[in-house]
Amino acid sequence: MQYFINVILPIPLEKLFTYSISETEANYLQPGMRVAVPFGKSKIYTALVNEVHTIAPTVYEAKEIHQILDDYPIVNTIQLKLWSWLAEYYMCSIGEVFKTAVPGAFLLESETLISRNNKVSVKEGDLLDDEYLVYEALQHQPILRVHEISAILERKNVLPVLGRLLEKNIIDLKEEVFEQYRPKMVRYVRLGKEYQSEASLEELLNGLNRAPKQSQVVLSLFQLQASYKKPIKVAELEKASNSSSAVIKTLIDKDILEEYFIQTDRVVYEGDEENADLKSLNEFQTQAFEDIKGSFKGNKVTLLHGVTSSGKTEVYVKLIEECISSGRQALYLLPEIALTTQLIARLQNYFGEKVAVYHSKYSIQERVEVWNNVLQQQPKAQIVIGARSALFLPFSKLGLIIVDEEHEASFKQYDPAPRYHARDSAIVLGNLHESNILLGSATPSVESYYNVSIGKYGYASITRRFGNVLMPEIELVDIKEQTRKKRMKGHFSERLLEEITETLDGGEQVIIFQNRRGYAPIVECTTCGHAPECPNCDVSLTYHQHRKQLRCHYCGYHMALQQSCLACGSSTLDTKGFGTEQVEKELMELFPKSKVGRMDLDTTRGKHGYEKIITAFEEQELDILVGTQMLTKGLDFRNVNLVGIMNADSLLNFPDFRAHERSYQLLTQVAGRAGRTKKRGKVIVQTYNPYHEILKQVSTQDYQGMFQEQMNERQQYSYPPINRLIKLTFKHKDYNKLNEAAAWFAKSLQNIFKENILGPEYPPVARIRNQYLKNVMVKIPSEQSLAKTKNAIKKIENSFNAIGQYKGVRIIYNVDYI
DNA sequence: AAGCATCACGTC
DNA sequence: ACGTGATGCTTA
Repeated sequence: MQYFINVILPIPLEKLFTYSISETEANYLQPGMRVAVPFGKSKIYTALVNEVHTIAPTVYEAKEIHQILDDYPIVNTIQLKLWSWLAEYYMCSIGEVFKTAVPGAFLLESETLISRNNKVSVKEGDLLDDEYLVYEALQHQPILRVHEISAILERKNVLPVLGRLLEKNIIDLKEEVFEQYRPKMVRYVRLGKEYQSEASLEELLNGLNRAPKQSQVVLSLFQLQASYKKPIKVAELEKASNSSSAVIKTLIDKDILEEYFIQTDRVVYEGDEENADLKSLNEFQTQAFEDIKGSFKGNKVTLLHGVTSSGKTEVYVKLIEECISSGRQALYLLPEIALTTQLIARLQNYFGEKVAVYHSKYSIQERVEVWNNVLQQQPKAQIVIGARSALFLPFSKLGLIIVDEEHEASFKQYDPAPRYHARDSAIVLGNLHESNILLGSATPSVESYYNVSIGKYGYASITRRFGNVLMPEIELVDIKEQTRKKRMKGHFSERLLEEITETLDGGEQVIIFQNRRGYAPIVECTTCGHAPECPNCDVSLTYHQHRKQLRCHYCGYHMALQQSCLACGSSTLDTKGFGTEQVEKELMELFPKSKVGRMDLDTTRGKHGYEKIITAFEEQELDILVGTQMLTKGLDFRNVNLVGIMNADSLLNFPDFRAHERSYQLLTQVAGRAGRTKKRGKVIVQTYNPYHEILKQVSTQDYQGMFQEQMNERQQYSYPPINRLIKLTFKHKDYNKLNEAAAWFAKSLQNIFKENILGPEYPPVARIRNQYLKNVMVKIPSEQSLAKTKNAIKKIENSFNAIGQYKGVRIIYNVDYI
């Protein structure tokens, strides 16, 4: 009997690949285990076993696997089901899902190793200079890697040299895979065996009387051991004895100390031993809690609609508590930027070390540890709090999934595939586990609220802020009028400045929101009108003052700011529009005595980027914080009493059918940062159009009104949530080829779907990184089958790929485009 | 996706 | 004739 496995490879190919295995391997291998397999001419990839079987492929000879990488499945069957659903629904390959789903460290890649072939004697004179260098290096080191050879030869492409050496039989090549995950080993020390008794210790100390540092170390170690009965880390000893690692090393070399290693978790909870008791719920929270539980009884996904600062987290905590006490796991999903230390610390206070955290700022090593803890159902991973990728952890018995800030667009992955929505995928995952699902938001997405309105989702709400603090008072300021009367100072209206002054005088803090980073999005010559543009993308370059640079926000291209116009040489350059940098600068000039901070992509890079700024603001080292939409997500500042929105119009005028919904959500969320604890907060919204319906709805907190109006509009133009939407993006560096290809595809779609095809149209930025872009929208009416529609699209794609002149045009599918 | 073969084009 | 970059094809 011959045995085979079908495996998933982490590449964008539709099919599974078949490899042959021995009978022993067949008895050992299970779906969900990793194997290393040869793929292509030389590479070895990490593949995931999908099925073990005995059906030999007919049209090719299956290769043998290279090696088995796991002792047990690292992916369970529920996950594999979720992956298939994701691949099918979001129109991508299962390999792409595999690649996104597992921590990077699980995907090993092979590396070419170069060694000396000793069977042939070498005449050194026959070798070229670079060949000789490699030959000589191999005399000192028996095995070299390709990048080491690159370093020796001081160039990148070393393959020709290696090819020649291989031909002359001087070297051998071998492919090897390496496990990327290394358990973290911590170094500990203890006294050497001979010195365990007190007498010998005394003798030892006498012997060291001419080495005061060393005897200090020995004494300290002795004290540490006496006081704490636990293994002593080298680092601890170094600190306690106030000595250097060199001194400790000498003692280890002399066998006076003995070093040893213990494997430790990278992710540890360092909190207070006793957990804080959960604050008891107020009457509104209790009502919501009961409503949610009632709704769960009917197995319904439930939406918790609670105004900002209403204490939704406490309700979540109660639900999580019930879930884990019934022995099941709980998953708490949040948008990346809302995963702050504030919130994690709060949960750890309640649940201690039962909480595991999982998001993109974790290193790949840390992610492997969380993965393994969840897989082995460790007590320290009963509750997982994470960003959208936490959805892919190997849960075996989820009882509750919470998707907080459910309306957030960042739950949808934009690039690369799978372009999945974490909220919707979480619902599918929850159904696979038969788990409860709770969506939470102060400003629910129109989609979710619609699902409530048709009875598909259950509903619970909290309409009061915690502690009965009033909702902030929202004031709209007409800056058109103010500009006309020349009453503006920079970009600030008199009203906003008055309020800032008053708030600062009262010892309270201010948040200023401007949804654009940099200093100014356009630098323009006032003489000829020329504005520098990105050479790779169709956008003007944004001026960043602190680095005196012009930068492209799409491809990262940057150049120094020119003193004079590049087109006409005139030195009359001016800026148009404004970003956070400019707001910050103006504030510094207007309020010289106050400390101003800025929070945007430019100031929050790095692992602890936003941590620092948030902490500084929290501890009131800053009086005013200027920022982009990063400010809106679940931050809880106690002392903020004023929120200023510099320009609401840039949000409202965005060319997208969701612009109004989004503006409502963003403005309401930013406003929610004001007055969270004691007195009523104030929000000033500057706009050119104070009569805009959305602004009225925001200021009167009329969610219902917003929802109704949006529903009417979307019904009229056949947009979601009533219809579905698939966006097709065509991409190519040749402008004409792209246009023809997109037009052909759109025509083929129109033949089937008629008026439900929009485009092709250029997106607002029609070229990015030298690739031209064009979009086609497919609207799918509620009664039309989604699966059939996708099949039709795939069919058209097949015909499309057969047309020679369209070769190389890439198609990107975005299902449920946001 | 990525290695590799193939082809067109340019240089010595 | 040979090196180089773009393009297309295959992967089990």
